[in-house]
Amino acid sequence: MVTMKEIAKQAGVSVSTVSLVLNNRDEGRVRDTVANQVRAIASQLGYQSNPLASSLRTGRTHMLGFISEDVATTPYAGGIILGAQTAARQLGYMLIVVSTEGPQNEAQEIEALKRYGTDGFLYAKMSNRITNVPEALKDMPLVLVDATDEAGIIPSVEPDEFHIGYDATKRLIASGCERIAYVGAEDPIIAERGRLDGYRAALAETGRTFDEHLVVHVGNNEPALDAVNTLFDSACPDGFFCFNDARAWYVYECAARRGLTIGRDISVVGVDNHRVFADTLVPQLTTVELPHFEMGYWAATKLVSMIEESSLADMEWPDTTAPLPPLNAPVPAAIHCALIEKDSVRQ
Amino acid sequence: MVTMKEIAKQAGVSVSTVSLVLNNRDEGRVRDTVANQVRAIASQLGYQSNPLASSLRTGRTHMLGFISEDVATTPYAGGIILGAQTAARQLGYMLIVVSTEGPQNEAQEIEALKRYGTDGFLYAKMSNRITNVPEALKDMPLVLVDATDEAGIIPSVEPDEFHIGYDATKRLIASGCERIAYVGAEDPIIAERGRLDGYRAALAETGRTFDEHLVVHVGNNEPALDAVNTLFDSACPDGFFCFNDARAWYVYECAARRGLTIGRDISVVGVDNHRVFADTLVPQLTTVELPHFEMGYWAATKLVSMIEESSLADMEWPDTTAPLPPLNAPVPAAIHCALIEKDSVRQ
DNA sequence: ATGAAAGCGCTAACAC
DNA sequence: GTGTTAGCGCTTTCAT
Repeated sequence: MVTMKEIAKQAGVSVSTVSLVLNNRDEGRVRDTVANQVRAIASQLGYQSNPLASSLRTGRTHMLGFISEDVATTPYAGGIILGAQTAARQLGYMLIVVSTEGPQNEAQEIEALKRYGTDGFLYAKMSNRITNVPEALKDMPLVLVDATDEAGIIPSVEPDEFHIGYDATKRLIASGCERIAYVGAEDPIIAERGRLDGYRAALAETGRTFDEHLVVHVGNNEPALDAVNTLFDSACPDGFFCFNDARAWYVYECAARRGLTIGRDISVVGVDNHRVFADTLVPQLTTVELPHFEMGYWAATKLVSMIEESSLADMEWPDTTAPLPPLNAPVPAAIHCALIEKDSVRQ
Repeated sequence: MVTMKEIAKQAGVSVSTVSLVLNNRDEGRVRDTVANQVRAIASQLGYQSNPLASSLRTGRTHMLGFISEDVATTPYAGGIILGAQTAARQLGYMLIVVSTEGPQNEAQEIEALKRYGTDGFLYAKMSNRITNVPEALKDMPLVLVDATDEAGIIPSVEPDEFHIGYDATKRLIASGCERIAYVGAEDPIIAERGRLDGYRAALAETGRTFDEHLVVHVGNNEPALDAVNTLFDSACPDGFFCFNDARAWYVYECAARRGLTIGRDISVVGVDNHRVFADTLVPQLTTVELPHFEMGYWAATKLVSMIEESSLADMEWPDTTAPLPPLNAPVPAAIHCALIEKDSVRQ
């Protein structure tokens, strides 16, 4: 492994000079000819800085911790992680993902990450739950991903549920549906509220009146199927906006029983859950994908900006209303939802 | 952050002594009374070693790299990662997971991990594919997970496909099935061969003759459904061993069309893919789960043993034939497959 | 049995 | 402008 010492020797200068040059702190401190020579030798030798060694002096490891208990269970975690990792890499950071099981294990893992000197933390809780943030994280740079803290004080990146509902409903309207149902979730989770509002807004905007008979809130269980069955019979919808693919599944099942074909007799839009449905089994099912990659990407970007205390002004922050532009990874065409960034009073 | 220096000061000894004691290298070198006092002060002060600082001297960071391109796309990745992380933590290591996209990105990520001084690598490729191991990994301690290298030289941990097929088929036999079909995969992937062999072995063992009309190899697509349809009509199976849940799905669909109920008229065992089927939608579907957690766990254990060059003799290596005992995480009851560890000539 | 000293690779004051 | 010096926290000879 090639060190600054070697470069210094070859260039006939001191290590300090090499350090200055390689950290781009040489403006007006090191002669250009010397600086260039150092750079030349460095690249020729294939010099790679040793981040661990510098961390000893600077107190910055350029490592970010990513904490979540859903990594092992949720397929989405991958998208968020990939986004966060992409941003981290671009900014010169290393992302360390840790999946936890229960509070005491979580504390232990955070402890371990702190020992390794991570500069800050991403704390993710899939599907935007209100979250008790672990004490051990509160004194560190911290950004929540797909989660909200009780007090609403910590910076977070969340999907814009309103736009998801709005967009999905508008699509159904655009495809000619007259009686659009909303098959929502049972629990009063954050997403539910926003999506319903978006659904109503889209209806209102196109001069339709909200009809509560077209709305059901179901769990992920047996009674759900009955409820959707009843919905079919009592309200005769021709379009369905479903909270997720699992809910969309019930619609599919009920339609099949009635000999209705999705995409011809009725239209269905679901928000992604287990994408396998839409991908392989029910290709007629349209999904609105949650911007997992983007959430991770922006959360990591925000975190680094906090760590480096650079002003947020020069961050290209995502437009909260417009569809996101593709970042560096390919973004599925179906993404039509935006991010909101609930900025906070810094503690 | 409390350092050895502080402990040394409080104990009235030198840092070297503290280092000796805290690394358990004090046998016959440090007086017991002193050693005990040092330990007492250390724990009282809540001393935590700084792994980065020691790495500077020892060249060991106690960090393991986990490389895979499937993290973002496959739900299984989580299980493997969790297993690897659990083992790493127990052995005093930190797991750094990196998901890659394409070979050049992969090389870049490996490069980054090396700069951070990872002691060794886990290289995962879900569903046991034959793999070209990146050059950059070949000079490092390396264990493959759910993958095999072309030359069969690198240590790997893979599911025992034979036992999966054998076990699944035996279950169908035990539940009274007479005509057991195998709905396999189309591609000649490693798993396919082993599972088919297991299927045949189970049949042979119970005095049944192998009937090739009961076997189909299908993709994950439209024609698959037709093939399974034909299988139903031509061979009249009463039991199905399916390569994965997606294949099991076709069976479910065909059964539904014929008014057959799974669990009563026919029996189905699938190997897990998208577990959602068995969990929520088709509860009658029995799944054999792949030992993702265990694979990650043992792979990390093996890797550490290589890094520390401890003899493999004193490792509790898993029995390759018996069902795995539960490790530290809860293991689903459905696990009935074993791990094989293809040990290799060290380069 | 213990401590002094050197050094891992790098950064940061401070001389000159 | 550049080199010298000191030191981050820890390990490791090598004296004593």
